[in-house]
Amino acid sequence: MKPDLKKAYAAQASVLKAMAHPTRLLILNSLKKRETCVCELRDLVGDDLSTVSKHLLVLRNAGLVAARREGNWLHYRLTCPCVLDFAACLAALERKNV
Amino acid sequence: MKPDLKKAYAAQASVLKAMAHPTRLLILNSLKKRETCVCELRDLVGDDLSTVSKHLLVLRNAGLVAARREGNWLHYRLTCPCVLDFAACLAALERKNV
DNA sequence: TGACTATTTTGCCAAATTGCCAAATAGATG
DNA sequence: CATCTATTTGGCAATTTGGCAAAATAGTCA
Repeated sequence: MKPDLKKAYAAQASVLKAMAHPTRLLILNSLKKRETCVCELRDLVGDDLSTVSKHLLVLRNAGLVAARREGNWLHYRLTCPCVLDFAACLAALERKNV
Repeated sequence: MKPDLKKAYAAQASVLKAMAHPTRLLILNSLKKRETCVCELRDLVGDDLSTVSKHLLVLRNAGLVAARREGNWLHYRLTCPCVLDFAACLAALERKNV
């Protein structure tokens, strides 16, 4: 395999990997509607706050979300809402496999 | 979080997880062109044959590929080529983040 | 300054993933 | 049957991930 091709696939894989967690998908879909602060996401997710924060770090490192500070609150938002268009295809795939 | 919603995200996440590996993305993209036997994929990937086989198992379990036997050869093919349409969005995201 | 709130970081541990090698399996062919 | 080829499976070590709890940080407000 050509090294530049390998690098391209590795970059794509790292984004997919960041998305490949139920909690992070929930967060992404929630952010699709509107930007949200961490504590609100914790209520939605139900995990420990530090756990939610780690998931957000993963999403930030992948470039999928960004934060905006307003006083004590950090408001997270999707940077590229198109990543969720993929969900339709996945849902179709799942219906097919049932 | 509602349990049925949680289940839906878990299912989506498992498909994303199956895709979230450079070698498996390479395999998927290669299969987009035509169905291919395992030994040919090993030459493309460059890993041990057993490693390639395990990657194919992951893709099969996710319902992304299926195999057709012809003599000794197993020909793998994509079950849902649409999963790769997503690559365009990811590539756009990466250009944005450079 | 100190107290308070929102969030992140660190440490820890169990569980999952990855990739190689060796052994096992499935089908073809003599 | 034995043998050959294509592929899968099992076992193992190294690495990564996920989640909680405690400590640290960042900003607000009195």
